[in-house]
Amino acid sequence: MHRHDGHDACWTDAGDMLARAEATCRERGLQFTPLRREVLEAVAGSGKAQGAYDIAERLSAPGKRVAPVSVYRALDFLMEQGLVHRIASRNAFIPCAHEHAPGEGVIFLICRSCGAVDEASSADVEGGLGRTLERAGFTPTRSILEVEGDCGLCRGQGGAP
Amino acid sequence: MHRHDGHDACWTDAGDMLARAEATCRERGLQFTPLRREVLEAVAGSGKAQGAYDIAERLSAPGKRVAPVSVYRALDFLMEQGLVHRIASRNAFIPCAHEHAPGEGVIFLICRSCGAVDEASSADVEGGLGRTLERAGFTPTRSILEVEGDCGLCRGQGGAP
DNA sequence: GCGGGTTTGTTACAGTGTATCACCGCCAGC
DNA sequence: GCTGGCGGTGATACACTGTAACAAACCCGC
Ligand SMILES: [Zn+2]
Ligand SMILES: [Zn+2]
Ligand SMILES: [Zn+2]
Ligand SMILES: [Zn+2]
Repeated sequence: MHRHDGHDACWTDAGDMLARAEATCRERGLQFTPLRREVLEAVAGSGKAQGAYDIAERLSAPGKRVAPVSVYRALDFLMEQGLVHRIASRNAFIPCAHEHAPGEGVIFLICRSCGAVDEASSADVEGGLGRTLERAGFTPTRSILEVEGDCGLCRGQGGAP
Repeated sequence: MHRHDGHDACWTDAGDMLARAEATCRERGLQFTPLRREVLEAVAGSGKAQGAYDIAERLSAPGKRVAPVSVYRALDFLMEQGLVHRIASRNAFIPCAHEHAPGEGVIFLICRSCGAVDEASSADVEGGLGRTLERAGFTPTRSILEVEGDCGLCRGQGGAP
C-alpha cells in the first residue's frame, strides 16, 4: 500500500478500517451487517480499485452466491457513510483511507501500472477551484478530481507487485 | 449556451465548430467523413451532454439506422482530435468549445438543472495540483476534473430551458 | 406474538462499451 | 485495367455496469 503525506489519520490496515466502520455505524444507529462487512473487506483486501462484479465474484463461493445487486446496495451504503469511494473513471471502488473533514475535496491518484489508488487533498487546489468557479458564476455541489499516472514506487521499479 | 470568462477563442456556433473540425482534419491528413460530421453535429446540436446511444438514435431515421458502435468509433476519432470531450461522471460527450493549449487541463462545469456543460481552465488550479502531485511523488499522465452544480443562469431563474 | 421498517435474495431489465468479421471505397503499384 | 492493401462502415454478438420491482427474511419496539 502506498503512503501519502500532508496529513495523518490514514488507515492502511484493513483491521483498523473495519473497526472504524463498526464504530461509525454504531454511533449513527446504523447496521454494519455481515454483507456490508464482507463487501468492505473485499474492497479493502486488494490494493487496487475493485469493480462491483469483481467483488461479487470474490464473495461468491460454491453454494453461496452473492449477486452484484447486493454488492451495489452495500457499496451505496458504505459510500453514504464515507467508508468507500467510487472512482468514476474506472467504474470501481476503493476503501476510504481518511477521515475527511466535512466539505473537503479529495484527489484520487490512480497508478496505471500497479492500479493502486491513493487519496490526497490540497487546500491550494480547492482554493483555486473555488475562485475559478466563482468567477464563472457557478455554484458547485459535488466535484470529482481523478489523476491517472505513475506512483512513486512504480516509476522507480516499473511494474505491478 | 452558456459563456464563461477568462479566455476567448470559444465556439458557441455549430457552424464554426464544423469549419474548425474540417480544417483540423485536413491539416492532419485525416478524413472528416459524413458520419463523423453527423456525429459532431449531433453532439454540438443540443446544449447538453449527449450519450452515445442518444446520438445513435438521433442520427437514425426510418430506413437508415446508425448503430451505437459506429457512433463510438466516430466519437473515439473526434476525441483523439480534441474535438469532443467525454464526461466521465455522466457517460456522455460534449463538443470542445476551445482550442486547448497542449497539456492544458480542463475543468468541466456541469449544470445539474439545465444539463449544460461549460469548460474552464485555471493556471491556479493546475499549479496547485502539480505541486500536490509532486509532493506525493506521483507523475500524472491524464487528469479529469468535473464539477457538478448550478450554473449562473439556472441559479437565477431556476429550471431547464 | 405482532406490526412496521430495514436488509437481502432473486429475477429481469436498461444502459454503456467492445470484439469480431464482412463489406465497401479508395488509392498505390503492377 | 487489375489487384492488393488500408481505413472506414455495417452488422451481430457479447461483456460489463447499474437499476427496478417484488418477495422473503430479519430486527426491534410494542
Ligand atoms: Zn477518503
Ligand atoms: Zn503504482
Ligand atoms: Zn475543450
Ligand atoms: Zn444551468
